[in-house]
Amino acid sequence: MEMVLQRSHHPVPGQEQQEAAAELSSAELRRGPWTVDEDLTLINYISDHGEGRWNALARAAGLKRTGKSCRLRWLNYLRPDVKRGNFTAEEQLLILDLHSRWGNRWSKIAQHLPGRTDNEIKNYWRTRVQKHAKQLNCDVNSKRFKDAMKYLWMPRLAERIHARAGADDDNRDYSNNDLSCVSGVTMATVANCFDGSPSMVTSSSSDSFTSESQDLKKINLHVHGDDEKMNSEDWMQEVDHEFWSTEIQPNNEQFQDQQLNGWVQGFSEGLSETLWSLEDIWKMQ
DNA sequence: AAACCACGCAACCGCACTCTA
DNA sequence: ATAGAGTGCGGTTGCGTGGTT
Repeated sequence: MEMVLQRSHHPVPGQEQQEAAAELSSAELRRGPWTVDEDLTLINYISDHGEGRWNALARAAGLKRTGKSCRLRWLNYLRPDVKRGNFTAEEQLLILDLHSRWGNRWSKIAQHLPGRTDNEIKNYWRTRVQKHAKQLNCDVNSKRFKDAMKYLWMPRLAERIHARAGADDDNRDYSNNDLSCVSGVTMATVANCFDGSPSMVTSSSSDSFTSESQDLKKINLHVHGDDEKMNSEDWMQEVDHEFWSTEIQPNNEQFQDQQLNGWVQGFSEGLSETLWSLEDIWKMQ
């Protein structure tokens, strides 16, 4: 089916488009939640004719929807490779990391999370991350909040990922999972938070936006397959080594803010040995 | 049991950019 | 060169659902 879906057809010739457009006034257009029938109609049509030319597609398929609506429904929900369910620790870490680089460039971030849509990531950010910033009484774009992410959540997520990776070491298979590979790079990135480099400690968080870092280049090389010489496993081992050869020792001097410092210390005392998730951290509030 | 509330997510909107005739 | 159609993206809205009172 996927092969079929990649085709880009022009379902309706120009004249028919105009006629169809005339037939369907805006008053007849449906809005709101999609029905099962509509979903099936869209899926069947795309499997037969391919996607693209969404306005024409909507009319040709007999859907009383705008092309935009069809496109959105397909990309965000009906596509066979859309991944459902909660974000894994790897994905959460990756989102935090990439957002720190690119800001609200959701589609760009989504490109590095296979099966996840920009909409889903955007929702995750708004509902989870921004909510937490609110609870901390600080802006999600503030240095304070970014520091909390950088020095606290991301390392904890990385720890959690690594602990799990260690637990099922025998079952690791990086060759078939882009996300695992990408998250390995993110681990390396997180490790940089603790390497004592002045730039990470003192610079404003926007500094991290200014240039593509080394590990990001690796993401691109790997994901886009430009580096034919390095296979997935070698590459993963390399970035894993980068990360775990760096000792994780959060430097509390990095937290100039007394309130945040106290908050960090508070839950550090409360949770020493458990595996962490963002949810765990939030519950500590 | 019912009313209320908060939350998460699907869907929509508006704008900007690209493509095509 | 240009206008209109198509597409992509980020922001926003509103509905369904589960929890609380």
